[in-house]
Amino acid sequence: MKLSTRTRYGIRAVLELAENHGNRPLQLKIIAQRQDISVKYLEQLMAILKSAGLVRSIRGSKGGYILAKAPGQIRLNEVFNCLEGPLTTVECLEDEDYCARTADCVTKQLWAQVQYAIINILQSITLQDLVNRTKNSRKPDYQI
Amino acid sequence: MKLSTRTRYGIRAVLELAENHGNRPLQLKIIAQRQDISVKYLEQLMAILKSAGLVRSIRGSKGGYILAKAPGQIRLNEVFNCLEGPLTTVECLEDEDYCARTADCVTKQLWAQVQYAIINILQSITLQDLVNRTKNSRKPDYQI
DNA sequence: ATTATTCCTATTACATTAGTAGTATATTAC
DNA sequence: GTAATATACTACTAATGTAATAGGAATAAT
Repeated sequence: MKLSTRTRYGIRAVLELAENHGNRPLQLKIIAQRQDISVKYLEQLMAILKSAGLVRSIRGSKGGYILAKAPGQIRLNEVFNCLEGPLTTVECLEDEDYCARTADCVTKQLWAQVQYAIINILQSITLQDLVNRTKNSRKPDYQI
Repeated sequence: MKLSTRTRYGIRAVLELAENHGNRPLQLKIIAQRQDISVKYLEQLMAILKSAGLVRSIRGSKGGYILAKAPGQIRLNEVFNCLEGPLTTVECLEDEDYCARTADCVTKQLWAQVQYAIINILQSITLQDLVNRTKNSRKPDYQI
């Protein structure tokens, strides 16, 4: 139950874009430097985010990436879903016919509960929220 | 972010033991039949659970497995931890030196929040709770 | 002894992840 | 219109982890 680097890197990259919001496009080269990720790998992650409609690319010289929406309009579960894949802790939550026990399966209900809790957190946080947290990181505005 | 079969099978197996609590040891053969898991694979899972002190084994004829504690005394996070590995969504939550950003890393705080939510749910549920849920599965005693 | 069961170790097939590499294409600057 | 700068696309590879399968050893009951 570890996060893939895809997701971790991806969120960090998108966070860079959020901090850059309103300015000129940000190049992968810059993100790669700041976040210590290879440009080539970042390209692939951005391709995923782009096809999901979360970021926009500007090609050519002075090009780069920008967010497709304002940071306050992008919820973390959107980013998470397209990088980590749809958060399906167990198959049977998606596919009713996956197993015969499905009707009264108590473990299924359990995993649904866990999954819901995760989605709930990610849905409640926007990129803007994360940017704000960064700004006053000495004095966090939330409570774990 | 999928659960391993290790964890899914393991929880189902342990749940069988919970339902059998108070009776004679339950054989893997039986669990395997009921849960449609190979005996050989179950053996490995039980070895993990055994070394974690969650179950006890009785060897030889009429042997089998029993829970090491009453079902009400075993919380799901105990089972989960030893099967899925310690729930570490990201390395830096365990290892402070893992990355230089650790001090004011906002994504780290995010993953900590997610991790805590999961652990919190698993900690609040015992095997006995699951057994009870099974009994009145037509009319669940909880709300997702 | 025979049978039933767990115990231990090795092996295998497969999928995924994380990353590298090379070339093509678009845009800007001069 | 050429050079420089970026993204776009596709293929490949190495390492890792997962989900088993297999064979035989040890132990206990009858």
